[in-house]
Amino acid sequence: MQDLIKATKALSDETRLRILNILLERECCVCEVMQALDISQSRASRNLGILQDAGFLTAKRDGTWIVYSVDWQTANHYAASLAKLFKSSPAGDEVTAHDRERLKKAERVGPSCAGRIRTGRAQA
Amino acid sequence: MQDLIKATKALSDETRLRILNILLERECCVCEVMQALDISQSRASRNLGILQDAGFLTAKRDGTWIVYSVDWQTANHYAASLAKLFKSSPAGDEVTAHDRERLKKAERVGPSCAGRIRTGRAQA
DNA sequence: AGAATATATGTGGATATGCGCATATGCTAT
DNA sequence: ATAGCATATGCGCATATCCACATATATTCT
Repeated sequence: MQDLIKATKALSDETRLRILNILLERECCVCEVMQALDISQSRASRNLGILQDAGFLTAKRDGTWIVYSVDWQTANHYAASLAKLFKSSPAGDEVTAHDRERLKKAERVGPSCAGRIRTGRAQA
Repeated sequence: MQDLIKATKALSDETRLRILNILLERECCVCEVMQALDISQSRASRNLGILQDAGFLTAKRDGTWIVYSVDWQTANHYAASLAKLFKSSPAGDEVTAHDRERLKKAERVGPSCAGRIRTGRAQA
């Protein structure tokens, strides 16, 4: 039961659903997630960590980058089922569509390549 | 997306998973849920309401009782999918098994038929 | 109408969650 | 070793969640 609680709790958040949405398109490093969703670095990192802990994602290192992708071989079979469900009936949402659009332009350039990332209190 | 958030949030709680677990066995009124899970009246009622609001349950009145059951025709198709998923791969849990045992002895007698319901600060 | 029963809900308190900010860690290249 | 970039994490704050308790609402029966 705890596996299911962990998986559903991880998915019951808009930020994390948006992340899963773009990772179903393709694997991403943290800075690409930041760009696609237009969110801060700590927010991206933390929510990626939560999704990983719940069994949705795996992370691999590629140089300085950490690349996250959907883990279809996860130990938490509930997570795989939920990811599958979401993939098969995606949110026809405006937000997620916008995220996917920005994802196309996202590059593996890192968070300090600022100007394009809007932080909490606007950009300096 | 909001439907999915609502559905997963509703399921990401042990009490509500336990409720769904017994309602997958058979429909129940509030007092039967109290008995099966050994929880307080307000706790049972509130969590039933949350599950209903998320689209998992329907309620029908039967005299003084309100009878809840799993809504397979729900407008929130995510809820139906999740309920189906849970039904097809139930938690082999000790807690849920115990709940199902108590459910067999649960009767439509109401919360005031006390002594068997352990309230928060023990029974008077 | 009034009493009794079943369920819903307002309220307050303890705990959990999500975020930004600042900083720490880890890798790479010089 | 040092610098620079990418990511992770400690911390504090605002808000959300969950519960018990008390009370309100709705139905039935007399």
